[in-house]
Amino acid sequence: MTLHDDSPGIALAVSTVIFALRPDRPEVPSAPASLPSLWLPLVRRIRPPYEGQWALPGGPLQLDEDLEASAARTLAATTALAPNYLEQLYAFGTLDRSPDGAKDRVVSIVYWALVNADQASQATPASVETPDANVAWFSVDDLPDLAFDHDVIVEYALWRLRNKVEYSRIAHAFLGDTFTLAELREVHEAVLGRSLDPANFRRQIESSNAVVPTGKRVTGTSYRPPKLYRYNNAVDPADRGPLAPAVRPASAS
Amino acid sequence: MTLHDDSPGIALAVSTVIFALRPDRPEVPSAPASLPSLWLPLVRRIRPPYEGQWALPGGPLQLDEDLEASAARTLAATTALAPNYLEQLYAFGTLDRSPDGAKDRVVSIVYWALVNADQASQATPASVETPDANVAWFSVDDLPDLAFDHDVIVEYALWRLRNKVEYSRIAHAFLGDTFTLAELREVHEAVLGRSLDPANFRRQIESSNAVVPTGKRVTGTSYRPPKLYRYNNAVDPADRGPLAPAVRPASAS
DNA sequence: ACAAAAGTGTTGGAGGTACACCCATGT
DNA sequence: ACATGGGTGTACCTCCAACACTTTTGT
Repeated sequence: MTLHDDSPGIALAVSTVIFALRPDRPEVPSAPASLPSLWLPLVRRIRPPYEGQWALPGGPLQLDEDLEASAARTLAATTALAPNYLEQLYAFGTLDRSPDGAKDRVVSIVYWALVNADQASQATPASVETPDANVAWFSVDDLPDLAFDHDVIVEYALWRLRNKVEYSRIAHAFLGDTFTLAELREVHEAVLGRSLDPANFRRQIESSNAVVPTGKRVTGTSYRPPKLYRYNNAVDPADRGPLAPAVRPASAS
Repeated sequence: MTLHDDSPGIALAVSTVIFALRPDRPEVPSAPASLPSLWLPLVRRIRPPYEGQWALPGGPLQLDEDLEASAARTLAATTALAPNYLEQLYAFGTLDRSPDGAKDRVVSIVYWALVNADQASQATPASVETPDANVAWFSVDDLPDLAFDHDVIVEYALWRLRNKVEYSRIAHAFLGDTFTLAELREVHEAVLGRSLDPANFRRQIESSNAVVPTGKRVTGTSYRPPKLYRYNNAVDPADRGPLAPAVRPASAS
């Protein structure tokens, strides 16, 4: 079915919830080093409805663009990053999503993504604007009022993230190429909001074959230097939906 | 964004994968009673593309209709039933979904549903038409070639169903109001494709509080009459997405 | 009495949590 | 040497699979 010009129709948009992990107080490097916490970028709306309020990055689906490509494009536009993990979250389409008087009804297909905050254009801490004054990062514990039903969407994305960290292998997506087990554990702790036993965490990860030792170690520590690990590409991180046909190159089990 | 008449656009459709459980050979009542198996209704396409092939029931999203309502409507249109369970599956939107030459690109938001086969208009067994000659039920083990990417979609829906039966409480959706634990176990066995220990199954279900005894028993058996159970509405069956705010009327434990 | 399925008891193994303990390095 | 986090060993506990066993009905 094709929609007619000027008559009300159904607009199809793609939005993305982008998560990164940041230290809670980047402005005080010598601070007591509290746990890192989850942050996400929002964009300020520059036209009605909800003009001036913060919303998830996104936009109309382009005619020649896959859904996932659309999500990746808006992600790059807002963060100048490529996602380390990207998955469809849900399609939102209830009739009451747009305020009365809107021309078109909007159906939003929402993705969620994980990016490495270290690579991120170093946005200043709380709610301060990046070079693009209409993009800002917020802690998920301290979000402003969001446009549309985007607060519900963020809540659901958080729920999915916390669930998936427990039974999948996506935590490394917050980190760089190599990392220590302590760093990986801190990611889990920050996402789950509780501390984990280092000993048991190590065994879980090792028995899951999710990571492989690189042979290298961190240098410059004032204590026993930890081993560096790399993500094991032979195991697929998680079910990414019906697509993504489970990459399994031959690997020793 | 509104699409212009006659120019190519993006069409938004809603389809539904409908599962029911049926005995494998309903035509032979005295047969060795093999395990019941999963069946689903398909509709024959009456226009190009894929004219004459079988496809999932569905259609364009109506302007004034919620996504879930659209899924329920096509479900009722093909099976004359109300779903016992209905959940969004995934949004499919790759560029190659429609054959070349199609006017519009189609994005399909797909739901999956469970219905009680006993109530179903008693369709004759394998691939024989129902009153509506363009609807037929097929065993998931013996599906015809499907239009579009519907084979991938069905495969993914099956995967979700099998997963969710294990960690959720949706199996009762295949049954009537009351049922015995043996019946519920047969549902699990049929979906998972393996037999389960009756003793352990009983304990699992009882400890989960998913069902409550009605106090009644089955009569007319030639052996010890089993108790009848009813589904416990105080526990929510599963996460149905960001909506469905977890109904939890006051309940013990 | 017997068959058949309902329902109960008991055991052993797998996996997860808690926590004591040793190891390696810079200061 | 000692402080610090890396890394190992081990006991316990809980949950789950297997399977022997008892109970209750109709014939």
